[in-house]
Amino acid sequence: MEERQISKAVIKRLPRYYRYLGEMLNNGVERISSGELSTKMQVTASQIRQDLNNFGGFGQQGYGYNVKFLYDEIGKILGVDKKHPMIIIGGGNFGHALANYDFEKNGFITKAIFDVRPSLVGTDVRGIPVLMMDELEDFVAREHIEIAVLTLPKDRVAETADRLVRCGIKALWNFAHLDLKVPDDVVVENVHLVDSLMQLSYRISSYENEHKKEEV
Amino acid sequence: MEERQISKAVIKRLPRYYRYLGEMLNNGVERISSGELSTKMQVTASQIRQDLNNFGGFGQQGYGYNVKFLYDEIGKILGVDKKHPMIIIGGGNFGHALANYDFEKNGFITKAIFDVRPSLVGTDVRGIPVLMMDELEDFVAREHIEIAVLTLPKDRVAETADRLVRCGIKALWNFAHLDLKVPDDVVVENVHLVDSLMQLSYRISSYENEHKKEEV
DNA sequence: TAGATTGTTAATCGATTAACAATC
DNA sequence: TAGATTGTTAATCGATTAACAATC
Repeated sequence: MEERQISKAVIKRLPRYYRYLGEMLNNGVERISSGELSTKMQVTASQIRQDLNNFGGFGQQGYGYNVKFLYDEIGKILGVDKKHPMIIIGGGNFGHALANYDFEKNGFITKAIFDVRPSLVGTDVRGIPVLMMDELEDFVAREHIEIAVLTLPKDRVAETADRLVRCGIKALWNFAHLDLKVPDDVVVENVHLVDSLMQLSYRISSYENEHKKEEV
Repeated sequence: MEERQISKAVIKRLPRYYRYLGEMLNNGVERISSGELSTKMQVTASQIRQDLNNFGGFGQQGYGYNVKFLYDEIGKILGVDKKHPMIIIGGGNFGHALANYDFEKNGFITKAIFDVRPSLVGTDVRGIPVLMMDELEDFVAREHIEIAVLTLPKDRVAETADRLVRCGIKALWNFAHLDLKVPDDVVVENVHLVDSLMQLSYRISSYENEHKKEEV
């Protein structure tokens, strides 16, 4: 049971490795050394080897890593080799945009969009039906939904999250600007756009401050 | 010039402090101690005090922190006390959704949406005009645009980023799944949704693996 | 075999937490 | 003044980088 806990920092880097390897694969690259990869990705070769060795020895001394093999292995680690049935809660602009996004190729399949507005009954996005919230419980159970994407108004998020948890949902991808409280066995991943924008703005100001003195 | 470099980890936490303080302010809370805040936010009081002291002594021994004062100070640090003129490049679903988002209250003012599709000429989102890409250079200069939001197809992002850099843009908020190469004086903040979703999926699998053995 | 490059241990660096003197 | 709580230094913990023996 006690596989040593992988640090968050490592997990965060995996999708980026996966992306770079995918591109190499497309370009017909067969093998890569940690050294070359480190140059491409602007990280240290040491870090790449350490990160990968958390999960097993994927390389070979004197050769490096086979791109296809490593790509697939990281895919398995990330779980993108499996299908993840998903629903979007909130049929507004953002929910719409996400429904149009091509997450399928990584295994994330959007099965429905849920909303409360009766005007949306019978509509669909790319064939993904918009359903009313009173169908939620049945649908989640029937379609074995794993992930719910929360793109609804802030004041309705908390109750909706609770409701989803009661349905047995495994994971919440939360776009609302608010920290959710859920049981330990439910995974929450936040996308706080405002936070991201604020970090951007901090970095603009801090860059300006650093360079103010130089232009006398 | 050499104000000691603030670590990325600290910057990442600031917007969250800002949000919690904003809520307290709305609820009429006047003062808060690092201890109380630590309970609310689920971080250590030590960390809060360390984080804040990177920027100055905002508190008072025996009293704690004045909520309004601290809120304003963090706002200044993040630069949300200033106006940041912004444009969105890409009038698709995502660009649309972002144009509808209420970033104004934090100082981020969307001035225009740019696209290449002639069918969008003359349209607008909440009064924000959709303009054609050939007007880009003039508009950025005239309106002193600081931030460009990149929500366009992957294959056109790199050239567009270059073009924006040549216009003298200060910051790119990049939603494309791709690492941008820009000069040192241009700030890039990435929102890689696919990466976020993959981390979510990793955590689902890893939770399942950890608990597999228990259900014999 | 010789050269290359991994896997892994050890050293360094940085971030978080604990402790406490300063002070309101 | 006594109590509370900060600001700040010191201790701990974890993550990154360097080094190198193992091995393909």
